[in-house]
Amino acid sequence: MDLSERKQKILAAVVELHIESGEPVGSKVVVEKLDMSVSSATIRNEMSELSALGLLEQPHTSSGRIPSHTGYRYYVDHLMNKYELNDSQRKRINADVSFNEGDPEKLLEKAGEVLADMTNCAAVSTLPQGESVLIKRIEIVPIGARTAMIVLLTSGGVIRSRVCRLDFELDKSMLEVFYNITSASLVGRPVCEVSAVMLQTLAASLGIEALSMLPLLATVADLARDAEDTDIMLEGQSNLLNHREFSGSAQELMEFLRRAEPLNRLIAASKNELDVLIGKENLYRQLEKSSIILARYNIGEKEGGIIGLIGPTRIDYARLIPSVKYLTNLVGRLLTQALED
Amino acid sequence: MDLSERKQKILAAVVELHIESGEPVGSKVVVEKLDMSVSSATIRNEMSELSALGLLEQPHTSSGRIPSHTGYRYYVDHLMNKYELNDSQRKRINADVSFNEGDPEKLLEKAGEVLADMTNCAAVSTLPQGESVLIKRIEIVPIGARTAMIVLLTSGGVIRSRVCRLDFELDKSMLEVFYNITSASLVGRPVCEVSAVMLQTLAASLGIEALSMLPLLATVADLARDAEDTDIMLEGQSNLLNHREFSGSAQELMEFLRRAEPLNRLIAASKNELDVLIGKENLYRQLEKSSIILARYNIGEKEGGIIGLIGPTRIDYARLIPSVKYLTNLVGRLLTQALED
DNA sequence: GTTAGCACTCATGCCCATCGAGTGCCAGAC
DNA sequence: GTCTGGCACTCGATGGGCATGAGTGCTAAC
Repeated sequence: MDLSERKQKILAAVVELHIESGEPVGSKVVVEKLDMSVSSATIRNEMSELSALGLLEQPHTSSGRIPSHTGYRYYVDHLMNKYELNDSQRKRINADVSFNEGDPEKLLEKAGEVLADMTNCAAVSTLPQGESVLIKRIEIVPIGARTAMIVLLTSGGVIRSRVCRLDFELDKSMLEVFYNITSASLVGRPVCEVSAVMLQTLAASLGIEALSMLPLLATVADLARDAEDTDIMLEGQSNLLNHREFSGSAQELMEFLRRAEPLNRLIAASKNELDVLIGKENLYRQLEKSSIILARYNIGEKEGGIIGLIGPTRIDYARLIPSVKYLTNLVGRLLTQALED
Repeated sequence: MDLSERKQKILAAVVELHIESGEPVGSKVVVEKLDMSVSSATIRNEMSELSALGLLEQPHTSSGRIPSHTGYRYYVDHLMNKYELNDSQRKRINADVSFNEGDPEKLLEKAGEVLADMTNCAAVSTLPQGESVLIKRIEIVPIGARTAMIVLLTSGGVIRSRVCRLDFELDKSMLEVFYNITSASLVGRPVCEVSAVMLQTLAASLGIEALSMLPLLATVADLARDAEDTDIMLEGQSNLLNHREFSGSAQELMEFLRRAEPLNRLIAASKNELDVLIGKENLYRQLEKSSIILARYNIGEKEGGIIGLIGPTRIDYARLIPSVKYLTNLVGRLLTQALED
């Protein structure tokens, strides 16, 4: 879509004024903001044309305009001046987000919390995932005579454990067999390669001895699935209640965010370094009043997980996009340092 | 407080009618509900006296009565007929809450979820805690040349891990030293006994050799603290939005619930098998419109953690208290089975 | 102690008038 | 052809006035 320079300026002004005030924007305030040497009537005509192009909308005849999702899109793609974070903001983030806890899960949770606080939106974050995540170690810990806990540790620093009940007594030699099997065949492989089927063929190839290992190996498969599928961390949901655009539908939105799969799909669909999804661009009806900013962090050269935020369409893209970017870079740097030397 | 039988009946009727409808209760509906052979005027006089006693309140002169928190308290303590769960409800719970996942954390999360769904309130749950939780095992896993992950496993089935960075290279002998120290002095002791101070004296008693162990032991102390302090799981927060009594203050309440320490204090203060805290009985201003039901589950003979729910004061105590109790019993049974043989 | 009756209170809903922000459009100016 | 001032019109928001109805408190009589 090609717009005259003046139309672009007006569209940007409408978007920014609306983001600021939350109210529909009239021609008069636009004139004030731009102090172009034209009258409000001229602006009105231009705005009317922008409406015809689908970039602006009118809540009711004869009230000001608000940007449509295509309007926001045009703004984000072509008009927006990004505001980089200033020093004090950076300092605050750096102070709050660190790897002191030594647990990637906590780091990402904290990152989400900080982002949610900074932006007054809900934040999501996920652990590193994908092919780069290897099985680092598998442990078996006897808990009772017939109960064992299996622990799986990944190169991403993620740990998962499960209790496994057996219908026979565990003895030392079995532990050793288990240990040998797993260290020979599983440790070092990508988590996502381990599946129930793969473990069954593994057991079969080992003959009768391994038969009793089946329940244990099944548990390992469960753990691998668990460690692999993105456990999405959601922070600052309650911030969404602050936005009047959600006043009616907040409950529905929060209910939606609580369910994991739709979010998972959204995240899986986002393959770029940074994605912005605005309003109706989201495939889910429940998100049609929301915008989502998702960014990916890397660990070393490898793809890590994502950090993102969810708010109303009326969010300050120019400030929030750089914030999300800064945070993903920081998290990537911290995790790289901690996990890759 | 001594009430005539008739006053008791009237109070119970007002509480129950208000729980049902959410509206202030007038003398006429009370007459209908009780079909006593007295007129509404008589009931009015009695209700007026119940108001004077502080058991009922009037939102404004000349509207019906609603129970005060002392009114609810009297009802819960003396008047309420508990409704036990019926078979289909039990079946539903039993089907949803199981130890299949093999992870106590997931079990308790699921229990909270089920409770929140059943009751349309927010649910909290905590892992087993207290003196009964012992250190089962401590592992050290080298991740890089100067990075190790330490894993702590408790008898409650809880696992915690942290990455620990060192300013020297790890070698096999150090791992062994660490292993020997921890298995001799820490494994088998209650988690809550392990503190930073305790580990420092331990290191000191071991002489120079143990000096290099200090950062590792510090990490162990962190892990122990982590495993000990109740990580409260909160489910179904968004249910709170369904209740009109929270329509204005939902955000504040959710913000409050997000912060961990106040909840922790509430839980720590509840030492009984079952506690019901009604409205202003809660010390926190943010909870003065809420009621809390907390129940404790046991693992074997030992104290476990808690499961509870948070809703408006206007909740159906007679039904919800048994639900919470049933769920705690179930969780206790499942965890006992899984962890104690 | 109980009741019928009555005056009184308040929240609620509805109607209606008013107000004001903002638009659309037209006729005339540049 | 583009811009502008002016004007009629739309529509939501605000607020007063009024009727309604649920419910109370009180009193006098049973």
